[in-house]
Amino acid sequence: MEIQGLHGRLLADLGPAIASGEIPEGAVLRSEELESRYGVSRTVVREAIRVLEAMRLVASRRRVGTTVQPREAWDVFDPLVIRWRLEGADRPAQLSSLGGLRVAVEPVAAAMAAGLATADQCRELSALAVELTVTARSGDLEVFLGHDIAFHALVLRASGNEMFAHLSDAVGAVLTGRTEHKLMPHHPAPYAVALHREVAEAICAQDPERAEQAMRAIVTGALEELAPTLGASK
Amino acid sequence: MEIQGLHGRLLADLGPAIASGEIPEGAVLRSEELESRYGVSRTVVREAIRVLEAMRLVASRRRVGTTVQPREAWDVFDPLVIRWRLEGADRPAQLSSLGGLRVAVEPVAAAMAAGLATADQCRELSALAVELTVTARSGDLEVFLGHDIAFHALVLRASGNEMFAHLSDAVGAVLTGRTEHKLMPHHPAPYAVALHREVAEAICAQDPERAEQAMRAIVTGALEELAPTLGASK
DNA sequence: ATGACTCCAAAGGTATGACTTATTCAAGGC
DNA sequence: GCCTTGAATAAGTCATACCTTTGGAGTCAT
Repeated sequence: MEIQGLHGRLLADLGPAIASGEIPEGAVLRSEELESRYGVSRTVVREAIRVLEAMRLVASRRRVGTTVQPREAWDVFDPLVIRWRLEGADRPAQLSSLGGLRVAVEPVAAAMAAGLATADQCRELSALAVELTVTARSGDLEVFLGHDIAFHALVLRASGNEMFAHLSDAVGAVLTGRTEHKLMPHHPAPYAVALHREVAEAICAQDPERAEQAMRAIVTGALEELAPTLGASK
Repeated sequence: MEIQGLHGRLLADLGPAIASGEIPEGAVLRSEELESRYGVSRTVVREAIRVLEAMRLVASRRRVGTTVQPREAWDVFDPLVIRWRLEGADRPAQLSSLGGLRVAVEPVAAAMAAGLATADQCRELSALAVELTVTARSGDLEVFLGHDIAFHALVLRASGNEMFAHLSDAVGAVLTGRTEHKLMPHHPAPYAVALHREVAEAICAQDPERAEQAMRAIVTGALEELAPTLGASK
């Protein structure tokens, strides 16, 4: 997944630094400085900057340098930007935004999936629901997390909307973050697991209403769980 | 908005060609070929390719060249990718995806805005609703479109979710596309305009439920209007 | 024929020096 | 005080040389 080459290394260093606010808005990066700082050639520096520019993290102007753009300009849907922000000081804000996005997208995705899921997807979904139930009881959070991510990714994919499908990585990141940071209970709440079963059943039964309601309960629940750890939910 | 410099010109040429499928999946671009074809230097070609690579439109490997990636790999949320796809043969699929995204996001955004909109935003929203009503009657589609875009952008911004706010460009593109291509009636449907007023009122009255319902009616209506023009909605 | 090994050429990756162009800022002229 | 002009600066572009990886042709032994 990581980008290769020297420009990739630059990117992996500058990107998080900017996304976390370590390099603040308005700061100016000069090519020559970066060359000497990282001991690489202009070629490499320029390519890294082009990528950051495509993400709208920076903008370069002649005679001025490459300036870090304000947050509002950032391409907040870029997978790398999301990851970098999750790794840094912006983590709470990013989790909150993603939580809101989940609340919006996942219920609709579940409803659409109820009309479109193939028999195979349906089987897979049911199997994952069973696995969730089992691993929730056994308390193996690692494995539980894996199945949880797979479950949500499958629903998003089964929705038939390519843009929804592309959110699965971001959703995965949120779920991972919850298990890592937040004090997830040793045994996931039984009612949440039941809701996952409900979603799977409703989709397989081609019942959009029920699928949407159950999924909405899951994601709003997750968002509320998250709120306290984010400080001012305001 | 357009990217400057020679690498920008390359990008503006290659991007749409790939996004539209004119350059098909699996096609190989060799740097040297591009250099001579566009009469530019290695530097320029490489920088353009780095950007396309960041969008996951292409991937380059040594000894092999830069190969166009399958659609599923593309970063479908990248604003440029969205625009390029809208300009080309992928237009119907892109409009459909964006329509689905609107159905998911905008109602939730409206509900959130009902709790967060400032007095100023509320005034602006009401004013836009009035403008929509007036211009709908007068039949000035150009002006109507502008206000429509501003209205939806404002709701998204007022939701307080930065990711929602960043979707306003995409939503604007969908609305513009409808006015351009589809045979929009000379006078926008009065009921749709009424729904916009309803959304504005509900948000100003801090009534999330009503705002969400009204907005949902707007976006599902728009999606259904769109369906026939997309051929097989399947 | 089949498999494994070697080696070469092709294509991207990196480094570097020279030159071009736009833009800021300040000095100088009105 | 305001406008013009010019010089300094940093990004943008080009050409070239060289490095590194790797696919595939060719070879050889089984």
